[in-house]
Amino acid sequence: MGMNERYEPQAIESKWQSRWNESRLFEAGRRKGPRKYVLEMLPYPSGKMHMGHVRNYLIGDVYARYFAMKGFDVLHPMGWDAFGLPAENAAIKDKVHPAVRTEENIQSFVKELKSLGYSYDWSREVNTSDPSYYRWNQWFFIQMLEKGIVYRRFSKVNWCTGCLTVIANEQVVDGTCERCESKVEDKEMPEWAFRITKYSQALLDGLDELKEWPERITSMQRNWIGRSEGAEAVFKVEGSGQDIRVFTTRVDTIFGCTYVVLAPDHKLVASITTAERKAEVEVFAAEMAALGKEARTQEGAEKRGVFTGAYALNPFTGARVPVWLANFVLSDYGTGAVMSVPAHDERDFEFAKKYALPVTVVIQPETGEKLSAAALENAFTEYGVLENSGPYSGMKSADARTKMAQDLEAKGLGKLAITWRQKDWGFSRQRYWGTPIPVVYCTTCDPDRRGITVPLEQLPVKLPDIDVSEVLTGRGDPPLAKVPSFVNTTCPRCKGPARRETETMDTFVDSCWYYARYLSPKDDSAPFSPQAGRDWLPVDIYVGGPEHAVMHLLYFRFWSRVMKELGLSPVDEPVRRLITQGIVNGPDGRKMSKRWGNVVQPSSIVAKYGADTARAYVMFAGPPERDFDWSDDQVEGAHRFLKRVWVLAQAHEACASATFSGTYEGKALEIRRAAHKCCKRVTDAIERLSFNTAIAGVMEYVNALYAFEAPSSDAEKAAMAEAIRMLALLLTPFTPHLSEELSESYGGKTATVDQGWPSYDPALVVDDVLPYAVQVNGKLRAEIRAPAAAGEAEVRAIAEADERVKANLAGKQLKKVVFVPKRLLNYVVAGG
RNA sequence: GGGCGGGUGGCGAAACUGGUAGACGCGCCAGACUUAGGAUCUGGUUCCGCAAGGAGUGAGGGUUCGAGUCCCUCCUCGCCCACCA
Repeated sequence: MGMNERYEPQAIESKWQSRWNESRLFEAGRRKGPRKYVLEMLPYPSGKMHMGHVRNYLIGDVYARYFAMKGFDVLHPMGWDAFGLPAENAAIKDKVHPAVRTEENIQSFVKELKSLGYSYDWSREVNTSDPSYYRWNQWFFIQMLEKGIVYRRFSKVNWCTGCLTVIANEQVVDGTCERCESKVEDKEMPEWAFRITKYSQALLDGLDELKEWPERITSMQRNWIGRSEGAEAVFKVEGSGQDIRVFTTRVDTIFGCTYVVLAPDHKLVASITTAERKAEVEVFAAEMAALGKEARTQEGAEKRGVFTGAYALNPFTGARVPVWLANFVLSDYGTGAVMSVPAHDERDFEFAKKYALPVTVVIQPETGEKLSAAALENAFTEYGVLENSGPYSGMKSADARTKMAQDLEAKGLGKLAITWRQKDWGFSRQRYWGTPIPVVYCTTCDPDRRGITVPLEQLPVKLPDIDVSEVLTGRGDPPLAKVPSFVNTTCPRCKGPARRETETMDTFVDSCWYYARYLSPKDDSAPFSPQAGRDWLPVDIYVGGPEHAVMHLLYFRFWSRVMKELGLSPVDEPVRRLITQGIVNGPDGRKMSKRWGNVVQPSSIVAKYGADTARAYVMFAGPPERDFDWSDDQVEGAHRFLKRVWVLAQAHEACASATFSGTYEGKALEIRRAAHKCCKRVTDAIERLSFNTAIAGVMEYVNALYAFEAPSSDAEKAAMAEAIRMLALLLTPFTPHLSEELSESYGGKTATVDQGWPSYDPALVVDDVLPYAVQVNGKLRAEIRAPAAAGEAEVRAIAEADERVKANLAGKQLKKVVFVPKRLLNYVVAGG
């Protein structure tokens, strides 16, 4: 055996990678301990892996290896979020089939992942664009349709008048299409949606259980779900029998309502507008529709509105207030109508000033300050005490809110109401590269076009092969509608001619349940085995970017509940502990991007320094959750450290066969102490997610081992050999290849992950003599050393013998002494 | 505007529950070995000061024997959301 003169990472890394591969070292089920499921967000296989991926997977990999060493049966899988827009857009541009491009990218990803030595169980690889995967999306769709969780609705979409197709919000720039610069309009189109709002409360409540999720993620979800408690109130439209329902969180201000505003596309607009106002209202509504929701509700946009000519009646006072339309009121939040109280709402105030609408103060601050409508320069939006509010005058806002809502309900003119910011999830896309929605339309059996689901035994509905240049044009009908062999089918009911649904599913569907598919990736009777679900779920550690805080991470929590209802999964919450890693920026502190020319390719680092250096550097650079800027110098430093480890191990290789069974003392004992202290430090650091300090601990340890002269006695040799073996094991999660090489040359017979995580002897990690800080009035005046077992009296005696302490206490009156065992002594004195 | 994070040497960062601020690494300085070294090893390195000593964790206040850590006010950077009624 024997270690080479020089540290040559490329040679040892490929050697160990193939050994791990051949021995199937990382396949789940190999170890018999309790289970641990470590997962990283599956990547969308774009061109090349970037540093963000490297870091993401390293965090998972460190844990996977650590837990494996601790004897857990670890599941650590990897797969591909292979459907999606970029591949389809690239296809439109380059005429390469998305499947081809995606497959190339996957190959390149696999190669890079393997070169970094990640401990994946490749036997469970999942590809979401494979029919054996997406057939289960279709299966879920059908189950959920039957349970009423999937439904069809009409919804506004961005319609490009040039491409004659639906485009995404991001593609709309200033109301025009990013690609062809034609006008984009709102258009009502049918779409499929998940009734995720049925789960809003459950998803909100579930957040309280997620104690091991970062606060900022749960708080973002809380915001996104956006529960708001308030009241609904009915304003009857004068002389029309129509009701305007408004939602408000501040029903306590209702006596100050001086007008009511509807969204421009509110369904009552046409029926309540008076004849003389009709022309103007129609122009306004049409203009708003043409502008699109994005543009018209942009922050900072001027408030604009138009009077409908209609009047509505305040449910409490019967007061007659005008009904307006305004650009800033949204038809899909609350009831699409608001009561305006300019004295107590910023937007209403601004609007009222512009259109000279009256302002009535009905809340006075509790500070005693007196507001008057005439003198008001800004809306007073805080809680206070009611006035000019009939029987409620004198009540506090909080109390009035409840009481007034109850009274509305009693009168049949409203109720307590809860509104959610979260909307149902529209998931159909007019795209090719996604899961086909398993529905057919038959004019005979289904004249209303509600859709007939494809029978389960006919799944999967596969994506047809296509001529890319004809089908993927980015314009006109949805791509699948251009493929007659796909569209034309037979009705499952009447066997007559029928047409298939040509829309595909949002790719967020794919990532809703992939983690469960890893449990039984080849199962063709179910999405996954419920038994495996009971064995492995929930995922113990999930690692990914915080950019998924509210889409993916909310959708898959929703899906998890659905899977539980379907009897597939035992858990509500899919993930116990979530880790969100920070961004790796370029050396210039800017986001890595081709535009700035500051991209560092993982492959180039591996080629130059080896995977272990890349791994050590990325883990050492800072805490996982924080962003950091790439630093070539620090990479050099990490590499230097690994070379030092190599040289150290090589220098003492002769010790590998040493044995000793007596009592360690002197230098040999010091070596053992250093090893065991390091073990404790690294173990604690990994448990606290502090990988950078874990590595710092090993660095200190290596420095300490360098300081020991050549071991001469058997005891010293044996201690040194033990120390190097310890080093190899402690580094295994971070630099596994180097560790294997070290371990092997020191007599290791198995892979380091199979050697177990080292334990330390508690007796060896405590010192006999400890440093104490001696303070006078909180200022450090001396440092002394005292036996670990010493009590206050003994430490004081040592301290008071110190010249500096004596000098600082001389002539002062001692008031008190604070003694903190094992740390410090503080003399509190007066005078001088 | 709302929510959530940060702000500590020349730089990346440590300091787990209030207890010697700056571990570890980078950079820099000095020395050693060297034909040479941008290789390696050893030592030094918060700032001011020759020193004794003093100052110091974005700013200001407070609690405490003692505050980077807790409380209040403010400044600043980043991310997410945002005319949400």
